[in-house]
Amino acid sequence: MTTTIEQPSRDADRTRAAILFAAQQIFAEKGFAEAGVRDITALAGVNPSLVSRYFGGKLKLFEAALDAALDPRLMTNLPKENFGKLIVARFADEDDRVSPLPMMFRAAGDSEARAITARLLRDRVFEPLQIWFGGDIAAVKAARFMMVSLGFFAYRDQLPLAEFAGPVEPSLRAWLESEFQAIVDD
Amino acid sequence: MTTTIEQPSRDADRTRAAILFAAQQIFAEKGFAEAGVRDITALAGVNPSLVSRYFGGKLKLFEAALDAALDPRLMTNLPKENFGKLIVARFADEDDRVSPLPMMFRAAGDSEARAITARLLRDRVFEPLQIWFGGDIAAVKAARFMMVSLGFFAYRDQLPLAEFAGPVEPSLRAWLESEFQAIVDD
DNA sequence: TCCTTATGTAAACACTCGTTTACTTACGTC
DNA sequence: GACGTAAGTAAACGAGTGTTTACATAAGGA
Repeated sequence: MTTTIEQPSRDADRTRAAILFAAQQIFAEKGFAEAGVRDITALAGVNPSLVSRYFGGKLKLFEAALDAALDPRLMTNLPKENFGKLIVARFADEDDRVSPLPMMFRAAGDSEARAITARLLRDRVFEPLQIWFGGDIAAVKAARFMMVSLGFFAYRDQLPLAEFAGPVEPSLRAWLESEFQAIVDD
Repeated sequence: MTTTIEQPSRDADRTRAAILFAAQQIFAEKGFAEAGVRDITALAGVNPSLVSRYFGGKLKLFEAALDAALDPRLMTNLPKENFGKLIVARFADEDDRVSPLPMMFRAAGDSEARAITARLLRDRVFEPLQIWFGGDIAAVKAARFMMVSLGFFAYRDQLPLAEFAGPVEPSLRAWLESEFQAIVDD
């Protein structure tokens, strides 16, 4: 006989996780303002009121979703001798993962969500990067990294030019790689 | 006797201009979504219904306000031998003018406003820059310019770090200048 | 088996916002 | 000076939103 693990039809932890997962998808796709609580809970298959009960409201849900999507190790676990090539590959090629960048850019319209974004970006990305870079100009290095990264994603996300859709143009990609490599080499 | 120019208390052109000016201020300050029609018309001192009558709605008003704020000559009228220093000075130091960048970033949350932003950015900035750069890699140069510019403004606007508030840190500024200069020199 | 509690749902609430409609008023013209 | 039209206003409309409240029900121990 096949033993199936009996799952209770009501599980708060699982419901909470389903809402958080759906929130990452919808927030990244529609942005904070246009993403409705009803959209998120419909994707999760639960009732809209559970957002308030489990997360304390839409804004807190956004904070939890963005926090879960941010992982500084995606950058700081790369070898510094090949940092440029590898970080560009990670930024430009991986589409399977929910990127936190669209979520961030499209939350810029809401002042409260923008404040949360700024805080998480500083604590979860900027500070770890600064420590990882090290040295007396670590802060400037981290700033340069943020500028190039934000510029790349803003360009891709907000300026959908036909000639730059799809894969990144080779010489542009080479320039980006050298930019990132120069940050760790300086 | 002092001759005062008699102004009629009702002037459609003046009212239209007042709404457009107020819209630039409010949109840049609050973003598209959080900027209410009532906020804009209150600043202009007119009735909210005039937005629909004179501009055809809030979205069309945003398009007109952004279009009026975009001026490619602010970049293409600079001498190429000192382009880096001068463009950074223009970006970092001028606070008196209504910058279109906050307007653009804080409209990213609304899908329709984002589409308008993308189109205007391409037609009014990217294309003129590409022509101005010239040569066979003009498109890549224009793309690099957009990335560095967007990165700088996104960093300043969305990541209000205490250590980088106020004037740009000198070595960071020098790096930005060399980045822009390299685009025209390559 | 009963009963308490956690889990989930449905519906209404309260509020905001862009827009439209009906009305008022000042200006230019005959 | 009366009148028609353009300019402006006030108020309500209608749709959408996050959240709360009241109620239903499955789970698990006594």
